[in-house]
Amino acid sequence: MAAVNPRTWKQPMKQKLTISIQDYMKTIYELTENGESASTNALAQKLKVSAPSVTGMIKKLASSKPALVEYQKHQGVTLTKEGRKAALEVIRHHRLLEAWLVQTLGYSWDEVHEEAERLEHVISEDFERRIATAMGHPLRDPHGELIPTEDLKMPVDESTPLSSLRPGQNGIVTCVKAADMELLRHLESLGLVPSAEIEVKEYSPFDHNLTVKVEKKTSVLGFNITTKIFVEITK
Amino acid sequence: MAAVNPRTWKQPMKQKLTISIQDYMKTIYELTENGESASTNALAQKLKVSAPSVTGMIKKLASSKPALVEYQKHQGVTLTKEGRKAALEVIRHHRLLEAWLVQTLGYSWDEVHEEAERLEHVISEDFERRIATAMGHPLRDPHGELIPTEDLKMPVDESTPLSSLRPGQNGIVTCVKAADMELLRHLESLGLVPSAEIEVKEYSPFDHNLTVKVEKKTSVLGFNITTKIFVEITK
DNA sequence: AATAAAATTTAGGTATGACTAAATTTTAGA
DNA sequence: TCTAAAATTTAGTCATACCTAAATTTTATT
Repeated sequence: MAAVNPRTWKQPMKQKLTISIQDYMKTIYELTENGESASTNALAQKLKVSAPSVTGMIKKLASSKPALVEYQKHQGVTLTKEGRKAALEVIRHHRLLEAWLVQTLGYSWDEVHEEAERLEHVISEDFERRIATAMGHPLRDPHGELIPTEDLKMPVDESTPLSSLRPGQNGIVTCVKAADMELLRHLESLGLVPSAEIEVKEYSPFDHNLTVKVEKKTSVLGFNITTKIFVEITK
Repeated sequence: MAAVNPRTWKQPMKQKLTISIQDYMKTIYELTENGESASTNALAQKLKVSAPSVTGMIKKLASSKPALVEYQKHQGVTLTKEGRKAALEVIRHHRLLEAWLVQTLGYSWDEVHEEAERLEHVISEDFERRIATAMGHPLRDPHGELIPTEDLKMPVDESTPLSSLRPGQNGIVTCVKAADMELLRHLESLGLVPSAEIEVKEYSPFDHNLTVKVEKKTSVLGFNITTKIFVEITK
């Protein structure tokens, strides 16, 4: 039961209007995964904050000791070694939490994200260790995303992008990336979840996009499934 | 593994220097449990914040809609109905979390407090419901403290204060209140934990304090165990 | 009842991360 | 290459919760 209704409660002041350092690090990590640097604008959009605010914060993160980011005017941001570790720690928290919430509290695959998003910032290293141990140090979270190791390294992904499959080939879904909850639920209803077997029926090489027809429901065609879905080739 | 060592990392700025509203509410609740009003000074001490800061925040909490506290200059603070609910919600979170962490992650009785202290602010109502259900809606946390009900009411405590026991009487410990971790561990090592059977050997009515000799180790005498320890009389 | 001590509030100021608007730099198109 | 558009940073503010020091009110003591 909610103590005060957030819709009707007129708060005395705005608490927590600030984006945490961890959120900055995580977002920079995500934007620079491909090797490129993250622009302040891109960061601003992701973090839902104005571009000037990002510039200011980035400067601070670049001048901390040790520095967490590398930054040059108009050149975007990259992570330092320490910065990458900081990012991977939050990501490890997030993914371990997702896995754990699904396993022990019956959260569904598509519900856990928000909860983990809040918990990831406050759990202790002890907590992290306990849930990792309790689950036998899983490699992937419920979405199939790789979980950074305890020493904060991102494991190499040995799965193959869906786009490399050709009609007639089979695969096992290892990872489903989608920010949209609606889409997640739809994919689940189609059986497009990690560990599901799929068969590629049609290939349209345009822009590396792949159209997958899942056996029974072709309505998935309505979604533009890009290489964000990865499969592991059975053989 | 810690991403950045908090001892050596020179943060770019100080994040989270603010006490949450929830912490204010929880602390006010604890200070007013006996029916008295909480002084700004007492609050300041508990929250480790200056007295003027408390005055300022209290004023804001009193002018929010709905108001969470009742406040008159120099007269201390009390909770409104809504305020009490807000406090009980955090307390419910805290105690459910403690119970759950002990049950599912093997935390010991004395370790859970800190972890719960951080998690209590970020879990959703959904999470609250899930762990409550998973544990079968427990009445007490691992320390024996009563858990507020789902509709945010504090159950009446039907156990009897230890001070009402006389030499020769037996009891079952229901609750052990102690802020100090060292003491908690010591009490545990003596077997003074919830559901333990105890026998009162000696009674010193001074100031309602009771000296309990636990069978084997009399070193507990060194601790001034007050009525903060409650027992349930076996018969 | 007067005064000293304690508790509390007021006044004034700091640090932080956010914002908008304007200035600048980079990028892209003619 | 020049110029217009886009991206980015600078400048200047604001809101918040905190702080210290001083003023005030309450309380406790003689």
